[in-house]
Amino acid sequence: METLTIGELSARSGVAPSALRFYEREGLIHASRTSGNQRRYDRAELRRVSFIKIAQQVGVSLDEVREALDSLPENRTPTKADWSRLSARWRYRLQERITVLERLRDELSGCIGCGCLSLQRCKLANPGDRLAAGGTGPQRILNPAAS
Amino acid sequence: METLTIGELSARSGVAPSALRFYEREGLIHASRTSGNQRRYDRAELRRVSFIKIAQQVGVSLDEVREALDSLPENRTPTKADWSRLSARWRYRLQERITVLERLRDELSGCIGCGCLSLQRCKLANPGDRLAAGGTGPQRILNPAAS
DNA sequence: CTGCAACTTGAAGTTCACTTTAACTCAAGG
DNA sequence: CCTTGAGTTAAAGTGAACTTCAAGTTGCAG
Repeated sequence: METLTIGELSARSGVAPSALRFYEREGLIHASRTSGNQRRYDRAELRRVSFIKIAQQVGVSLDEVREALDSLPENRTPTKADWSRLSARWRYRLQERITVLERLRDELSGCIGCGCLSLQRCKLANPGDRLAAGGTGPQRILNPAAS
Repeated sequence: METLTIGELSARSGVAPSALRFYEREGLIHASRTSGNQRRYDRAELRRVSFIKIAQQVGVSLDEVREALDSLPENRTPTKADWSRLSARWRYRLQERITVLERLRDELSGCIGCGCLSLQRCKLANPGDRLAAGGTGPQRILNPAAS
């Protein structure tokens, strides 16, 4: 078994077939076809799917994942070093998020004592020191469970 | 100036007027009306909006925010103790998220060395110990910037 | 009293990451 | 050969959290 069907890749990766097809439409993964037009995945695709899953957990959008994956060499199967390089970038992102959330936690702890929540006085709701990079609008940081 | 117009509340809270109207439709905040049908906000609403903003940063959905706000006393203006009680719940949630992300970071650090990303072997992409509470599907954890 | 910024509404649009549906074809065991 | 589970497609739907639009009204400074 050199290649995987979509069902096999789905079972091994824990990603639904519909999501795998979606990823292919979005150019994140690739598949060859049988004579009957069914997808056959190279084993290396498993690692790509894996990378996508991790990136999701880190909080990276699929757009950014595509960008990262596009930076992989096209002429050869990516090496461990290639994957390490990309993962290192995510680790940095992840650390940034953690730092932001820790600051928020510490400030929230301070505010719990006073119960203020005053937009004028409370750093929390009015982060002049910009907790997140996103600027003005409200920021959705965590989506607890994909519906 | 006892009350605020929607523009004033927007300016003071940093939340767009359209979002404030949306929150009202969703039952998160309340406004009285002038004879000409324009909204006038009690100053206490500022604190509600503040609470919503913080909850967003913590990663709480509006549904849960509404639930929390509904637990506030209806017959009187909430006290600092009321707000403290609610905030304490968020702090706990926040700590949970941080713990999850820290574990992810540490595991990612371990994997960067080996570059494996193998679904069979790597805890990261195949969390039998369920990194997140959400079950099977991929989890979108962080949304870096509201588009 | 006029002009204009700020307000009002409901409905439709947006983004992300998928899932669902319908109608169909393929692959393989009995 | 036939059945059945697994695969195929395009298009539409989902849900969260809003925003945008169009068409109209209000409030207040001058």
